[in-house]
Amino acid sequence: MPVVQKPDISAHKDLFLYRLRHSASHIMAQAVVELFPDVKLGIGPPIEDGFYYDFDTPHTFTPDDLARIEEKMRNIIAEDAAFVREEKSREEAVRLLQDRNERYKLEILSDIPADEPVTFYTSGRFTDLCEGPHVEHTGEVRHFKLLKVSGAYWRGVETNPMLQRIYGTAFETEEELRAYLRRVEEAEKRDHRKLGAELGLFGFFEEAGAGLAFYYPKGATLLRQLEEWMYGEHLRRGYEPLRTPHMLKTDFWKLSGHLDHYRDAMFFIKDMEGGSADAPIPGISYGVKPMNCPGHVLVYRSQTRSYRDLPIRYFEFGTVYRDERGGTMRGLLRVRGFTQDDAHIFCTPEQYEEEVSACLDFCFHTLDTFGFDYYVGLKTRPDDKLGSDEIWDMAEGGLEKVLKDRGVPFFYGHKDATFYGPKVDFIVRDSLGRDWQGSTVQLDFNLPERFGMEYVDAHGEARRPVMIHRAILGSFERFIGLLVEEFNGAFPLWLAPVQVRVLPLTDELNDYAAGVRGQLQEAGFRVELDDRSEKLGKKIRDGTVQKIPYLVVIGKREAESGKVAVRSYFDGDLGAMELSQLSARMKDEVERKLARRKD
RNA sequence: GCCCACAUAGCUCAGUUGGUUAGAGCGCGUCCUUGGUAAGGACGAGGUCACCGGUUCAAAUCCGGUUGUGGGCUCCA
Repeated sequence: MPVVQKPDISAHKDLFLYRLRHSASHIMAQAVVELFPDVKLGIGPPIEDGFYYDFDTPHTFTPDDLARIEEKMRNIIAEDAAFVREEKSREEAVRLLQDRNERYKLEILSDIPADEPVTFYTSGRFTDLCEGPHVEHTGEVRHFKLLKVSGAYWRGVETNPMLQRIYGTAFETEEELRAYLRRVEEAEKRDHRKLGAELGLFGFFEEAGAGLAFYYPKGATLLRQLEEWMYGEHLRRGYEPLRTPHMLKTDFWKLSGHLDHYRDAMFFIKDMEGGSADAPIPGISYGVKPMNCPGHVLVYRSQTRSYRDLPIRYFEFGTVYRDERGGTMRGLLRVRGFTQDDAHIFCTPEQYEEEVSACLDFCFHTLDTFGFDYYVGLKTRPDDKLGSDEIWDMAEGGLEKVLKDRGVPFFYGHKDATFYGPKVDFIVRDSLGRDWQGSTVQLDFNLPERFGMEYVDAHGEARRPVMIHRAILGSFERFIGLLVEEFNGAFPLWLAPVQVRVLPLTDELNDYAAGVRGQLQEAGFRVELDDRSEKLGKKIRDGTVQKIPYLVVIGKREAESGKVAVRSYFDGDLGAMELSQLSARMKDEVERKLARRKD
């Protein structure tokens, strides 16, 4: 199972590249200070692919400024000043920073633990409060580039002032820098938003609303394949299907805790009596579901449950709507309406470890089917939470134990859980290196309490079940987005919207080719016929650009011999073969869920 | 939600300092062509320059707002 370690940049402090980028950030800050003397400095760390520095200034940085700053940086680098580390007393440090009116740096200073030294680094005319380490001289920073400027809250806190962040990157050699920039360019080509449009998979409409995806026929076909596969995977594992409504009374969302803890992300529907989205009237207004769990709880509670019934595993491809804040949406990876492959498992306290473990297996199996790399995180209680710390201790401990028992490498995401329980998340990276949560397994002792759920144990006593929330793909939308990028639009045959396209060489062969298409359809494949009066080269090109797995050429030779000339997206020209041979090859590929990548 | 940028034909983009009938390639339609593994040719139809308001004799172009998009921040499947 390709679980990979989450990269931890601060673990590489002594690596030359880390120091190089840290130093580049420093040099950039010096350049900015010299060009814009009134800036106040925030923080400027190295990051995975480069570095940034945050500045507070009334001036708004433009792309032209970036060029000027780069120029200035080159001058500083040419001076080849040494980076000099200097420890200072706190009093001295405060005085120095106060003199320069560096309010953000003062804040950082006051947060440095008393037993740690306060260090400054000076290179030439520029001195900065900094932990280091740096390279020896500014002259070592040769191959760098400033990339973009954006806003960033001071310390990442929304209520703090917004600073301007300049991003850049630096490498040891010019070749590495160029290779990196090329890599980014390549990655942009596999952006699912771009490929989604080019391959006719999905789209968004300004008139419909942000974050509301429309699947076009090819996208809907792909979606359908995923759904059918996942449906079967659930049945096989002892899950039972459910179908629950898209909206429930606001009162019920109050009971579930969503009204108090999740309200900002919910859409409310105006009722007949004049309530509104802003002022839902308890008892008579409705909330569109942002989660499926409360609905599943109702089904659980619809009859008396015995310990003999447990575990009960309900699943639903449930479409939910969340009022994500404007500016957070990103193609299919972050939308307002999405369908989760959601399930809720109700079990006894004795059963949940095994159930969680089975869920993890389900996740591994699913992600491994596509060959994704992913890392696993344990997310713990947030500040705004439901229930007591004792309950959270139990739930967090439970998940941690399963992960450790199984030897799954994982990291901790502190305060990152949802309001009702801790969770194990599976994180997949998109083509541009951004992390997205896919699978999630959440252990919940709170909602069973809140909803007064029970089962009857062997002694006839009423007991509280444990609830596990889990999604394997996460959501179909996000998963498809990641899938597009992972495969660069060239999907495994079993998922490909069009599996094979028939290309008659001339118009005279259109009827015969239509017959071939019919036979392939009969054999259960998704087929298209390209009967335009275009030359073969053109049809091959169009089919290849559309990343169709198999192209079947029908010329006079084929029509006479009853064979087909096959061209594979991955293997090129395969020559002539019987239709039955092609059919067998494709069937095998579908059954094995073969997942190839071109590069 | 916040900072910055952007919005011209179905798609990718031109459109000089505000000044006649807003252009190109791809795609689409008609016709010609019937060509053996990555783009055959001709003609043609497509645009209230995202939307609303303002400045001006005159706005795709300047200003304000709205919606949407992109890059980040924050937040989250």
